[in-house]
Amino acid sequence: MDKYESLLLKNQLCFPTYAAANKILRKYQPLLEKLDLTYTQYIVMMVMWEKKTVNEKELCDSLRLKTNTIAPLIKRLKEKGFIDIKKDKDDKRNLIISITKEGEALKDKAVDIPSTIAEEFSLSEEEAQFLYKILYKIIDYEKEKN
Amino acid sequence: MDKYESLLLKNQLCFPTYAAANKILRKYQPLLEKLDLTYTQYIVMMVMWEKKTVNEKELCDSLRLKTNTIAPLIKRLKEKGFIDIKKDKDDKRNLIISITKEGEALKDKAVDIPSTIAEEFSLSEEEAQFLYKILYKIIDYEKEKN
DNA sequence: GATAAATATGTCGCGTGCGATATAATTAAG
DNA sequence: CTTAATTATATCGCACGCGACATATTTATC
Repeated sequence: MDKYESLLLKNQLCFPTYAAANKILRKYQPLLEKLDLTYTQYIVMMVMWEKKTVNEKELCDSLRLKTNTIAPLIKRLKEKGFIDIKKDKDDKRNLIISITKEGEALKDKAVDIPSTIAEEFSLSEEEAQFLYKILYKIIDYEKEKN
Repeated sequence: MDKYESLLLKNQLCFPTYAAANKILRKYQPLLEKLDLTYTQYIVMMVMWEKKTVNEKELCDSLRLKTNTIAPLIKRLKEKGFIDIKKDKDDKRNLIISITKEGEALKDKAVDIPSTIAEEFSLSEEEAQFLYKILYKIIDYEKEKN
């Protein structure tokens, strides 16, 4: 057993996670083009469809992204008319982000996307649930430290 | 059951895959900084440590990336002195990428990274293998079409 | 052997995603 | 009540990662 064995691409978990994420993104792009959304904009809208109103911090926490990714992103979504952004009167540090009628309307156009994607990869229910569980273990591990 | 149920962030596999990949990347960054590599540059070097010499196409296939990502990337790795790039004499379309002494030397600095990362996420052997299998199913599904 | 198709690589513009850093507003500490 | 610490957001520069498109070289077809 070579001491460099662990450095082989095929022996690392980081790479398939990275490559699978890229592949999934590529599958979404042609579907999302019809909604005039990028993938990241889409997951922001998913939060908005669920919560209706959030502040930027909640959005960052939900999506595990930083303000330097979210800030320009919501600006673009505002320009597209899918969300409104305003300052909180009570705590002027807070940014209140709320969904617009146009944003709500998008939801109907998006409703078939999850099943279309799921079909693409044909994972069994068991595989999907196991994958889900492990990935969230990675995502939320040591959340307090990161 | 709401017809929009599937649009919830927590019911989608795409999101945890995406978020886990981001999280893993963030874990690598401080370790790779010491080698003067980004994560993508690191996986290129992993291929180079294994193969010594490749052309750009093999690199793209190995990493599931496109030439518009790889081309500028290998330019930077060449500037850093870790790889050499030259045209193939026999087929002038081909780009021959080979590892340098400096690139080989990096391998010793990198050898502890995989175990450091693995410890971070503390997955069991069984979880790791299952995750591996499913992710590669996603990555290589319909490879001929994409 | 001219022309078309295929192959390998390169460039452009855009939208992330990050660390580092800055700013403004609020809260805590003395 | 002032100063320090905390919190929420914003900006900068860099490196991806992609689709779209362009170019050069080789191979296939007639």
